[in-house]
Amino acid sequence: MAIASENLTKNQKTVLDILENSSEPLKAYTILFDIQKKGIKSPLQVYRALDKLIEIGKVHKIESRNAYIACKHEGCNAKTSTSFLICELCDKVTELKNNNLPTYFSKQADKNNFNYKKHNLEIFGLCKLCFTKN
Amino acid sequence: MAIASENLTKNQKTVLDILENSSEPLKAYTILFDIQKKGIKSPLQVYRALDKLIEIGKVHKIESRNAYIACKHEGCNAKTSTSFLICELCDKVTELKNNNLPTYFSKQADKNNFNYKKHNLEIFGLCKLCFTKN
DNA sequence: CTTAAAATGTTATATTATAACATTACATTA
DNA sequence: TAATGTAATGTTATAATATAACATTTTAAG
Repeated sequence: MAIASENLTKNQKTVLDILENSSEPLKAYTILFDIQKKGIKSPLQVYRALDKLIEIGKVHKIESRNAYIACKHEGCNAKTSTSFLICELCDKVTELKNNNLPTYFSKQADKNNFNYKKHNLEIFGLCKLCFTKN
Repeated sequence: MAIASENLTKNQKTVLDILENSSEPLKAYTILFDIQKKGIKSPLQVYRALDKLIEIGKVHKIESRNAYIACKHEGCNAKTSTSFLICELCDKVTELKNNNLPTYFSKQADKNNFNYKKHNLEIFGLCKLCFTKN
């Protein structure tokens, strides 16, 4: 049976829960600190939960920040590919969805004789709020 | 005066040299190990040289690998934006150049009310060699 | 029930990166 | 050329991020 969010384990649920209720990406040790009262004691427990959540596409890693974010999209393609807008002022992160980036990248890759599988894209700039403020 | 490769310092030259002569991205501690005979003794010396080289665009960081690569392009836009093709089999990394990605991303960002400044793109897949082998 | 795969708990350690601070090199210009 | 400010260096210590190893328990499928 396919892994769905219903049959996550306790640790996985705990980690996913804190990420889903966070307004910003969280670091692994921040997660650890925040959930120690729920019985998770070691970094490895957090990393293992994160690994599984990433594998099933419920969580993505922001590589340039070493931070983790819950995916808000139902069945997005992000088990493999991720695309984010990252505000350089307020650090707000927005996941790009419903985009045709994979198609576009596949073409770009073709030009370089490269067989596209997936991607990680991090776009930096200013979110609307920070842009209008400045 | 603009910083050019001619007036790099000793440590910066040493680090750039090893990166330019490497066929693959190198990790900071690999660099450290390889150049200890040249008088660089601490991680900080490597990281400081890398920081400067990244700042002037001679080196880029592959975020998903914590690895560093020398830029082969003259005056590319990569002080700000970087785009790589990364082979999942042989780990070969190719920098995408002369592309119109910034324009494209700027449009994508606009749709989300986001002011594009720069990006980091990592495309994973198979290089030509590994693709034909499999 | 049995069994195999997955997840857990735990301790230790590896890997990646920065803080803090004293010192030195170097270009500018008064 | 002496003064000065900025950048770079050297060094020690430590912070932050992530995995190894291994014994045990839980879970799901046959």
